[in-house]
Amino acid sequence: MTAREIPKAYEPQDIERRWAQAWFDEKLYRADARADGEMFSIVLPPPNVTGSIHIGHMLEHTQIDIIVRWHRMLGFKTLWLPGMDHAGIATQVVVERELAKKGLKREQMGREEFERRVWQWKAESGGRIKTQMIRLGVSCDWTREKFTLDPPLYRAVMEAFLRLYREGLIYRGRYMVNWCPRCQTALSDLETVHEQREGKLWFIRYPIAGSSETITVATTRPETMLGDTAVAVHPQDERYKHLIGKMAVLPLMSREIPIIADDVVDREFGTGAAKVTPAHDPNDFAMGQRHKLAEIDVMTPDGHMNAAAGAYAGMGRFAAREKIVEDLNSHGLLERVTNHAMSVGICDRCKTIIEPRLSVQWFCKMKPLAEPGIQAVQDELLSVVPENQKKIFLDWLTNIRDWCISRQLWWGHRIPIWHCGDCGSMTPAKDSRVEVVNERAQIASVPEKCEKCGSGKLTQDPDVLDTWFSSGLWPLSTLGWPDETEDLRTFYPTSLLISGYDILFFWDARMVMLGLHLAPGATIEQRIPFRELYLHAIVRDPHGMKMSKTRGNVVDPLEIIEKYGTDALRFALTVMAAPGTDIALSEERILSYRAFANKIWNAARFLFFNLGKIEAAGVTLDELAAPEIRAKAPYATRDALPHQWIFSRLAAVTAEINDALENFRFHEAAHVIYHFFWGDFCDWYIEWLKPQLASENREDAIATWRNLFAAFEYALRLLHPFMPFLTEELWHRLPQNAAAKSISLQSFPAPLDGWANADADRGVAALQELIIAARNIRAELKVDNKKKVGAELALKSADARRLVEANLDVICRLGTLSALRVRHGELEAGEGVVRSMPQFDLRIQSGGQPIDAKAETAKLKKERARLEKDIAAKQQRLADDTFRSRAPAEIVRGLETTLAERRIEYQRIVERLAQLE
RNA sequence: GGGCGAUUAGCUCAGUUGGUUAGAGCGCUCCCCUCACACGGGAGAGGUCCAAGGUUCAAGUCCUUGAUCGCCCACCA
Repeated sequence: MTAREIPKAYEPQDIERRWAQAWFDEKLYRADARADGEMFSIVLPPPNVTGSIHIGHMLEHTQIDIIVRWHRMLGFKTLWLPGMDHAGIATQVVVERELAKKGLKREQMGREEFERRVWQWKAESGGRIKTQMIRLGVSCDWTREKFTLDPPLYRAVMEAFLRLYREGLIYRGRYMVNWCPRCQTALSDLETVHEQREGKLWFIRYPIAGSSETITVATTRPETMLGDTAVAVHPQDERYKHLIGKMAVLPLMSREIPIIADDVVDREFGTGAAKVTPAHDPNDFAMGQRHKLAEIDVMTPDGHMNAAAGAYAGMGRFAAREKIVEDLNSHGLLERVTNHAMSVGICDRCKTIIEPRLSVQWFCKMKPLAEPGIQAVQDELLSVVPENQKKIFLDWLTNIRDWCISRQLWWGHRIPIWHCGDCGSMTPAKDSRVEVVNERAQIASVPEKCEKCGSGKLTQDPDVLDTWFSSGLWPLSTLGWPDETEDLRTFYPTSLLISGYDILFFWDARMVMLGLHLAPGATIEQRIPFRELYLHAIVRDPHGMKMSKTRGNVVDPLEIIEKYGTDALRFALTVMAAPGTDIALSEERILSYRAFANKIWNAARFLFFNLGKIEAAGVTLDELAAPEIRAKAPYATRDALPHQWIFSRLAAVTAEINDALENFRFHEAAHVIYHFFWGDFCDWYIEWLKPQLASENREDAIATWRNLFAAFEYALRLLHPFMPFLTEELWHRLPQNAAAKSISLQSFPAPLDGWANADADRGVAALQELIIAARNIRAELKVDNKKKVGAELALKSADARRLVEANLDVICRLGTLSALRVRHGELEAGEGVVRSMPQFDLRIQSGGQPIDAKAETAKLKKERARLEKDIAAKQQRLADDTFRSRAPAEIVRGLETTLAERRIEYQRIVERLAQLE
């Protein structure tokens, strides 16, 4: 009995904590590679170990969890593989900040000590994330949890690097890269974000050598002029043609630099003459290559001017800018300054303005890797949802550029290449084997001597790999690649990837390219890392702003969970997650789904409460919880209609949910189950059955109860992927499930043949319409809620008659009517308010309540006007021969019937109005 | 400079292939603490679907143009 004494309000906190822990402790979601059945596998986009999980993860995890629980219940051999990402630069930046608070710098403590600190951070952050995820109830297989720096994954990264290196797809070279002076590392193009900023354009006069003439160039970064090695003009530019080949004198440096002609110079921009700084601008670098210009780097890695900057050496780059402008001005070489909107490259991680910088880096050739990816997408071997993202994906793959994969960081996978101190050539590790030193993975096969000159003076390349290089291998590395493990054979390619569209290029595309290149298998189908890609929306704050720590608008999911419960938050996120549009999360929304959880809780409470009563009446729980309860419903009862109807609804709702989830239409699925539970099940089905639950007819009561329980249990399973905790808790309280392990291991419910019942659907719809009309009139007449009033009903068909006669009790009870006089055909004249419906005419007696004739008249007139307009429009439609000939017959017929009905309604309103006046 | 998305009720948003009276949640109005639930029940009000053209028998839905807002990509000094 205690199981049935349940609190009046649903308090999710303890229940959720308990189940979350139980699922974890029991390793409930461990996947068995050897199990039977079709496979469904998915990898978790590994959260960065930079801090903790935010609401965006929550959305992602909820969607994945819904899909995963659904598949598991559908009988798939299901694996959801979790893990975390070391997140190279992101984590390093966070830890550096932490250290800075204590006045510490990584340079002072050295590489080893710094790494130790980061590992410490990783332990805390990773632990926090795992705790959060467990609390969120994600049904992943924690026994397979992975981290990108785990030895086996480290090895996978080494293996991938070495293979690509040997194939010539990874190369090292001196190129212009995005350089963050704060992080002091190269960044990829993707890690450099561009911000539109109001800047200035400085027009600077460069004197022509041996002449009094000057040439004016325009620049947004005057400090780079110290490294100028040419001035460029367009070859066809008449203004400057005579200067081509002459020398200009670089102001402040007194260096002579050539005036060259190059097509890339835009005659329209500025003065049409450009200063050329090959060491500090990508365009200029390319130009420098073409014209064999010197490359003068005038800055240090941390963004200060270096010795090459002459008098400005040692100054910060922006201070130098100011000073240079000032000096130019005092020399009369500053022609003018204009405002200039421009896009500035920013370090994605620390928001410092990046500096294009010439440096030696490692790159990955992308064209050959992208091509199979393009083919996979074009041939639909990888399907992309939503569809419009496919084009974005293809465009990016098509216009791809080489990827700078080296980072001058300390946190990450060290590049397995050794440089010779004697001849300078490179020697790779012999193989990808990894050893563990101080609990940390590092490459094991250190080469002993230089491949080229045999020297023993080898030092390992100090750089680490871009963090996305290792994430790009995630589906492979987490399943054991390069070994052909059982997991890899069983679960690769994974079935699906769910990720945010904001990391489509960073991660999804890299996985596709690396997977297709490295995975075993002869065909694209065998090598593709996932067969389907669903890109979810981004969660924003209530004002539509992207959540970020710097904006201070991040929401901690655990806070919300403590307030409203995980299920409520999950459901809110699900309902709002229509594909394609971003989500603005507000607490009100979550509140209404907490109410939903509470509603279901109370429906259950009602069932349990009555269970006690029926037990007291001598019916045993065994009788109610008969094993066939799920298979045979609905049981025959005296009043069959509500049961036929609710099971028909269940059949429909199941199909709708399956269909919606099939197409990642999470919001639709959530809406369907919400309205079923609240509307159909609680408002109608339970209300309908209330008297029958205590029926004196024992057999009948038992059958009714069985149906109610079966429907409820079925609905709980339908709801489970969306609200796992609530459903788990209630499901266990059902007598027949007391000893079962988990609802999540049960089958996703499927309707039986014969449940769909159009007659029952139509019948209940008509009765609902009738009851609502009665309530409506009562409300209008302001009849006291408890007071029953008399009513008359005219039936328009034999069907209507049967329906009403069989359900008089329900109509009266739910419509709060004292008696219902039923007649066939027309309603007799009498006192009260009349409503017309397709099947019935209903009059509710005012029961002594004075009828507000004015209000009634106004309402009827409004209705009459609406009908007049509607009827006119329909008549016109039907009078149109082109409509009749071109529209499908069923549309025409439908319109005709509706028109006929409207006319009758209209007629009654006219009559009623005449009465009132 | 390209590309994409949004614009529907007071607010936040649904609306798959064009088809009869455009929906939800919250908010609002009225009546109810009726023995599952006030995180509740019942009834209601509220929309020229951004604008202008067009296609069609029929447009919130398709096409064109424009407006406003937002996002992504791109080496305009």
